[in-house]
Amino acid sequence: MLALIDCNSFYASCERVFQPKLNGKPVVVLSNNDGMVIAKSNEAKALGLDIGLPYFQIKDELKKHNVAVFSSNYTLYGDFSQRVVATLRELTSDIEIYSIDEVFADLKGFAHKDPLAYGHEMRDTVKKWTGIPVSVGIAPSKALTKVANKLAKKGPGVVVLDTPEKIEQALIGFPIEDIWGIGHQRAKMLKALGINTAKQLRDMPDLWIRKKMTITGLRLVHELRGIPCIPLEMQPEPKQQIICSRSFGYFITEQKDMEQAMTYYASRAAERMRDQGLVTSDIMVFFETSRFNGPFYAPSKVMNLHRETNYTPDIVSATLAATRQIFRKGYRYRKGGIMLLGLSSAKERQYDLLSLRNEVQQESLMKALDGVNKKYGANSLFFAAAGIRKEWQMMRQMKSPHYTTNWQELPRCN
DNA sequence: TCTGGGGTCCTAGGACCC
DNA sequence: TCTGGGGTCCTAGGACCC
Repeated sequence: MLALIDCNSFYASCERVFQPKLNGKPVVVLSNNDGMVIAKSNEAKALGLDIGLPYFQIKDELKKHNVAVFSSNYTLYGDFSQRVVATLRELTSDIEIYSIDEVFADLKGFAHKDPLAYGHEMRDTVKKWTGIPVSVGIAPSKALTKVANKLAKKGPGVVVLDTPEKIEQALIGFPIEDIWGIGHQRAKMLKALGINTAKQLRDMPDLWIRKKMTITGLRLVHELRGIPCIPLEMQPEPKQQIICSRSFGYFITEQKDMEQAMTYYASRAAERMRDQGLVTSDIMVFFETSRFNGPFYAPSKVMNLHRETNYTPDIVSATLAATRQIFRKGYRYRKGGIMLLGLSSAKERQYDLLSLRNEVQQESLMKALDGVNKKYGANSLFFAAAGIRKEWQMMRQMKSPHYTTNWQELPRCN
């Protein structure tokens, strides 16, 4: 049996821990530039407020209903998330951290316990130790724990689906669009074919599912039948890509400002990369004009750090070079960012570099080291594992006119 | 010049998740 | 005036090789 422990209205609950007077009151949390709603309490939901609504459109209504409004504070939510995980680890060691507010747990070591009672124990302990209310769904597969959890959120707090009868009963009335893995497009397609409930989907033939919904859909359907196909991942896999992007909050029209913004993203992404012990081979730089204002312009450039440059530059230099290449005067840019691709472990990469046999490669590596060293000082090459710490120092000390740790303090350009 | 199967690698794009 | 910021997996199609 598996359990899914999911925090209720997570961001709103975090804010409420410090302001208990908001319990029972509507609360919403806003995205980065206070752009839109990204979390809401049940009371806010009852007022018809939902995720995705632009703040400027509902500002007056929020005031009218006395809704508590918060700007997002990810540091706080991350901290609470860790506390919830730490609490659950006290109860069971086999867990997968699925998202900032969800944890899967393997209950196979607890077969002697009544699952319902154990679910309540988890729920009560988390609430007591962290102040965060959670719901618990218990079932044989991940997809079914998702179903159980959704039902638990409607009131009981804990729902156990451990017999074919209970599962059947749960799936009969379960709307297709609420299934984990069925999004907007699939729900539309299935409904058009007369499939409206989880039970109907579960009972479709394998070949049909495979054809209409690919292998992912087939896995999902098997999960609904109680056959686990999506394993618990207790050791997180290393990241395949790292993205750092933001909406600007105002329009960027000058290349200089774009370079400053991109420099900021590049250093943040590189910082995260180093924290995870990774190095990168490609950087994608992208920015776009407003998509809510007619057609939008979304240039992007992928730079391979070996192929496209004569030397291996640091992430910031490569980002700046790409930015200059795709920036177009005359556009009003609204959003931008960078993505690190082709990530691999710094350790492995170090062996790679040491084992370069090809003379041309070795020569270009030497040239790279030389070029970057002249520019930024010894060992600042980010790509060699040995240079990673140096690069970090370089970022701090760099006197580049494009470098700022807080580009958002830049004067508005229009 | 035409014919052909099969394999791998890469990329773009779609769909989904929180 | 003002509309989030992360991620993953899968497929199709093209290039290239034997």
